[in-house]
Amino acid sequence: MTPADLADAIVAAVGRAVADGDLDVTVPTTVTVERPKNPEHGDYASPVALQLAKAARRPPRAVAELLAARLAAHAEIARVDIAGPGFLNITLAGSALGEIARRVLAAGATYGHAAKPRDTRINLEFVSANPTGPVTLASARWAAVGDALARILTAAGFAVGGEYYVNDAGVQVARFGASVLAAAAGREIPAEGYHGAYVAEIAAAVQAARPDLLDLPENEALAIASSEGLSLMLTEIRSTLEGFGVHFDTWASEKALHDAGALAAAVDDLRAQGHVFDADGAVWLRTTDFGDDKDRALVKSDGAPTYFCADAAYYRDKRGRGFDQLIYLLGADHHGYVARLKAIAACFGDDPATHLDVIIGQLVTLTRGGEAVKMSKRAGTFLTLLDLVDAVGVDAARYSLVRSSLDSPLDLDLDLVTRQTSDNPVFYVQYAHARISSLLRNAESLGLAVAEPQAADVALLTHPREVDLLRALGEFPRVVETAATLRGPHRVARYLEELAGVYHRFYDACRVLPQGDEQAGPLTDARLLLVAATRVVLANGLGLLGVSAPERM
RNA sequence: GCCCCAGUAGCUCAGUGGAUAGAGCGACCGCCUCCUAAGCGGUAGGCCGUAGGUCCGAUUCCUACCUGGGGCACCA
Repeated sequence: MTPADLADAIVAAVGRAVADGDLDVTVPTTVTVERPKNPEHGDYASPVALQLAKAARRPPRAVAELLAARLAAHAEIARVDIAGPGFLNITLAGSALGEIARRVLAAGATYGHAAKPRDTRINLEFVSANPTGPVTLASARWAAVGDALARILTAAGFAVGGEYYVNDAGVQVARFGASVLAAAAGREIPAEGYHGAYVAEIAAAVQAARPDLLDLPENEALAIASSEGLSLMLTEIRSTLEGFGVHFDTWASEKALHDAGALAAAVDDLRAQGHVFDADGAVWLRTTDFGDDKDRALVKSDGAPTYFCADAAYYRDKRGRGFDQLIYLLGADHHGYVARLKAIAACFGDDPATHLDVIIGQLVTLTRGGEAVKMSKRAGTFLTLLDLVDAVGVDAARYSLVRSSLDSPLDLDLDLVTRQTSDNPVFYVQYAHARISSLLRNAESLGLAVAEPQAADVALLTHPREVDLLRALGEFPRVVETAATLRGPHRVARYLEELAGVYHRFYDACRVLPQGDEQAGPLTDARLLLVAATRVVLANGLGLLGVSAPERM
């Protein structure tokens, strides 16, 4: 019985108490079930009686007694104690906990995933860095987190479309094109242009494709330098991200929105909704109606649409493609966008609370030997995602980027990162997986296969370390669910560290395979089942983070 | 000035109102004749920024303040 099953049983007990006329409350749809730290508090604990006491107008302990009597009748519950102010401390029947291992193996790669799909289609936009340079370390966090979140939301049953918005229109692109052309011609890069060494490489590649580049009229050459350079840059960005294991279902082009007339259509739409006004020769959206601190211009007085206008058109485009909820994963430097995006949603007649979710992640700060390192894409002073991967590999890079809360700034010490390998917690988790794999290989060579799930007697798993491990395995589905709901992929990473620790302690205390002239027995089978189940959960969890689960280390 | 985020062990950080607040790293002391020691056990280390408030119960929610990071365009 998993914690989720137990929660259902408690809800049912409340329902029966109400039906019997012993309790006068509305039956909750969900109740809190915790894994107590203190083993004396049973396998699971619930404060449900404390929470219901007020509504029931009964002392918490009296409510607890009503529920305890009904819960104790459950076949899979051995004992229910009432403790402290009214906690229910629940001890499961001998085999009920062990059944978790059986269930994990039966579910395999789908253990931890939602039982049934949800009907919400989610669009998740992340990275969306300007395609005027390589993927920097500043964007790397969003790549790792966004991709993990997409996997977690998918596991939680949502239909998810991962999306990269390519800003291939506007001033920065023109500056980039001018820089590429200048580099090709051997001229000095304009001051406001891009000064990284990669610009020369792009320029050489553009010239290789268009040997006539420098003979063309300036305007034509500039257009080619822009479009060809951008296309080459984008190819590099895509391959970098693919190599990092990060997948996007859609690469959306801002230029395509312009070309399709989507911006004008969006303005018309907004005007029809009654939120557009004209002032000072410009066209404005009255975003202050929906909580923004100032109204935003859609079209400038010179007739050119603003970037904000493209944002509105893009929002409308995504919704038009059938997505029910749009998630934007943005860095804290874009926090000012939140109010505006909400206003865009509201101005289109949507409810920002349901159709929009803007996640703000704190920035990655880089230090070297304790001193801050500043990066600028334009000045060409930056480190790339590739630099990081070259230094530590994909697994360690992804893991260190995804294991901290988005609300916390992430500090990468470059001296540490390039040296650091074995003190990354990812190895602690991967090692547990490799250790299990090795153990199972040994079992196989001894002729001991993991017993058919039905065959092993899981009731034999009573050692405290075995019980700890079973309880940890039972947590996984709730961890996935919580990580999805709160948009917190780091929760999966932290859970895996916990699970790996519990496994290592089990391994230390409980011998699995027979040694010397011992014979394999029922306990061997049960422990092999438990170990195999642990490997499944470790692999599933690492998979959600896009980190490999090695068979050997 | 206004808005967002953070402040928890020496350091880096977990902890969506529950019982005695945790992990990794660092420090110190132990454990491989045996399934991978990238592991395990133990010791030391805390006014959960400060002050109020709500609650049976607050590290968690609310208010104010202090400190640090980020943001406030007819830029992109």
